[in-house]
Amino acid sequence: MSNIRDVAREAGVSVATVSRALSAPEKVSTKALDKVHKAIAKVGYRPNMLARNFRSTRSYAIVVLVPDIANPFYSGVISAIEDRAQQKGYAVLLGDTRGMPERELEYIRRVETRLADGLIQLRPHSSKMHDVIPPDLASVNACGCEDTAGPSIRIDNRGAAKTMVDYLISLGHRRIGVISGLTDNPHSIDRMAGYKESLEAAGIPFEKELVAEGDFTMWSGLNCALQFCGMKERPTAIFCMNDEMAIGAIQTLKAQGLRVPEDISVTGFDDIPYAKYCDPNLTTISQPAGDIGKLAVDMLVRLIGGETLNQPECILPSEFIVRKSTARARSS
Amino acid sequence: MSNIRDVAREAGVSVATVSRALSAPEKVSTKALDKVHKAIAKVGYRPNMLARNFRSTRSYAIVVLVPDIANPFYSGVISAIEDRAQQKGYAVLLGDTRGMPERELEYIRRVETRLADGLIQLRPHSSKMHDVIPPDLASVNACGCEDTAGPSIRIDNRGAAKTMVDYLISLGHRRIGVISGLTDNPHSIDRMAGYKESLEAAGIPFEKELVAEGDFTMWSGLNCALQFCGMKERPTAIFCMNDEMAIGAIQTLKAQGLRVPEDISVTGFDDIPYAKYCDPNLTTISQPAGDIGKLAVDMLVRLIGGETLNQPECILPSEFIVRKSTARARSS
DNA sequence: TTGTACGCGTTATCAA
DNA sequence: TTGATAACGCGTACAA
Repeated sequence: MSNIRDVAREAGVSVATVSRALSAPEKVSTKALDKVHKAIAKVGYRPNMLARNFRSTRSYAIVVLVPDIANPFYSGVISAIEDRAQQKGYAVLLGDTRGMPERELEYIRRVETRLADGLIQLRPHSSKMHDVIPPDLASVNACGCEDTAGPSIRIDNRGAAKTMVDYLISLGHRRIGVISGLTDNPHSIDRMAGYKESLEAAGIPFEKELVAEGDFTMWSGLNCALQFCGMKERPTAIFCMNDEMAIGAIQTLKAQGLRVPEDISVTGFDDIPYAKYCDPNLTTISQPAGDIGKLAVDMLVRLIGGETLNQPECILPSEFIVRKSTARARSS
Repeated sequence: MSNIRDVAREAGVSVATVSRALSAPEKVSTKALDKVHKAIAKVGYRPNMLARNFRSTRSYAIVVLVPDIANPFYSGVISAIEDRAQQKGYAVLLGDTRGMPERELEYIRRVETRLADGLIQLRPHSSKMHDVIPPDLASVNACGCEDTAGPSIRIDNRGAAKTMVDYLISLGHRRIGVISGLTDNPHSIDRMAGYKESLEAAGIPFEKELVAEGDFTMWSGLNCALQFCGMKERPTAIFCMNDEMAIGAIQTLKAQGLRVPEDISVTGFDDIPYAKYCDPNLTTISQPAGDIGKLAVDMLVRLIGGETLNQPECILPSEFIVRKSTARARSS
């Protein structure tokens, strides 16, 4: 492989001139520029970015830590991150942690050892977990919760959940089941708070047996719904903490001979692409995945550049979308 | 940031000893090893991988080129790639091309400039397109077709499609519509060949008007199905070239008041997670996403190591899965 | 077993 | 505008 010296020799100039021709062409005479370009073409030179990065002590890469890339909401955010990062000259290192803390650590180590300049987390992160990340490490949480420490982007999960449950109550539902994510998951906590607030505002007592704990997978939605089907006094609506669990739940309900939404309403959260196409279309909360990803990159790049963020916690608007999976409670 | 020299000074040994202590501990006396470890802890040393990679002229990163990471089939493969790559000490650079050739080129350049050691393509690639990739570049196509040049992994798309259409014919269907991907897409070509083979074997003439061209998105499935609904003589079954288009098509059919599968059968391809949970569950072809990803990494790593593959074209088995979206043709 | 010294490809500094 | 040369942090002959 040819290096910058080969080009310099071929062009009859110094290596410094070649280097300048590439990174600051305006500082080189037209004649020299021309010679350099010809020489580059002739010897088939490609700058060694490894050396360039080494020299500049920057890798121009960012790690994206994601619990599960197969989750369509996350992959939507990642897509936006990749797009923006590419624009800004950064590569995206994919860190699919599968929820394993040791893998997370491996990736954090990658930025400590300079293989990446910063880190975007796509996992809700409460302040307690934050200790793992060294304070001087450039890092942004793109799926924050109310308790997230450090720079973060999030929606108002509590408010959105309240809006959703308020809506169900306005449809006449009083007995509203919840399919939650893991109960110690910060998103679950925020959304549960919204659920409780809504009930309280309507004067409906909170009942523990109406809460089923899932883990944000379709499979868990399937099982949790089964739990409700077995109850003597079934809920007339189910508030699911994400779309995948809602889709799984609907599957179970149908299998049990229940009609959605005529017999029971179901709501989701995230507005993944399937929410619009499943049967019935899901009433859900739309998260601005594209904006989240874009903003995360912008914030991180500033952090990498040594800036301090004037607005370290960004709360983006979410959208309440009514589709076909919800209906008036049957007057019983 | 402390470097290897700081550690050496602190430990009272030479930099060479520190270097050895990290990469070849067996060549260092226990005493020296101990001193080095203490010094590392004391000064908070982290080896600079940028420098290490530069020295070794390896980036220990691979680029994964994917047309659309939000497609669940692709994200499944990527997940497996990431897992295997991590095991083998490689990082995954995400290259979401969104079908734009210039972005693809940017990523190919990344490996030419040493920022990555090799390339995995998740796009069907016919031999014509192969020219773009320099022949000396380590590259594996993980979504190959019959026409793919160079190392590749694929399933027998033609055979799988034939199996599926054979099945529909065995159910009594004679008028079978196709929702294809873009017609110049190599996967579309292979799967269409299987469709035609099956018809021919059954003595059913091929009819051009039974083919609708989509682009592998749900949205296109939606529209293509509409096309069939408007026909005077509707097909009794639709063979979709992926699950997403099948899900979109089913949505349209239901909206038109048709029952699936009682009035019309629909089949998919890929077996994405939703195929099992949509209504009705999809009869489809399961691609071994995990094995594909794993094998792709293994092959690429060998290629990077300078080996020549004894088996450059791997054809993995696919699985035919019957669910609820297909039924006997109504005796008309 | 340990240490010295050089080279990897690039950019930045400085002098011409 | 150009060129010579010193870094950058690490690995590794080679010598001790």
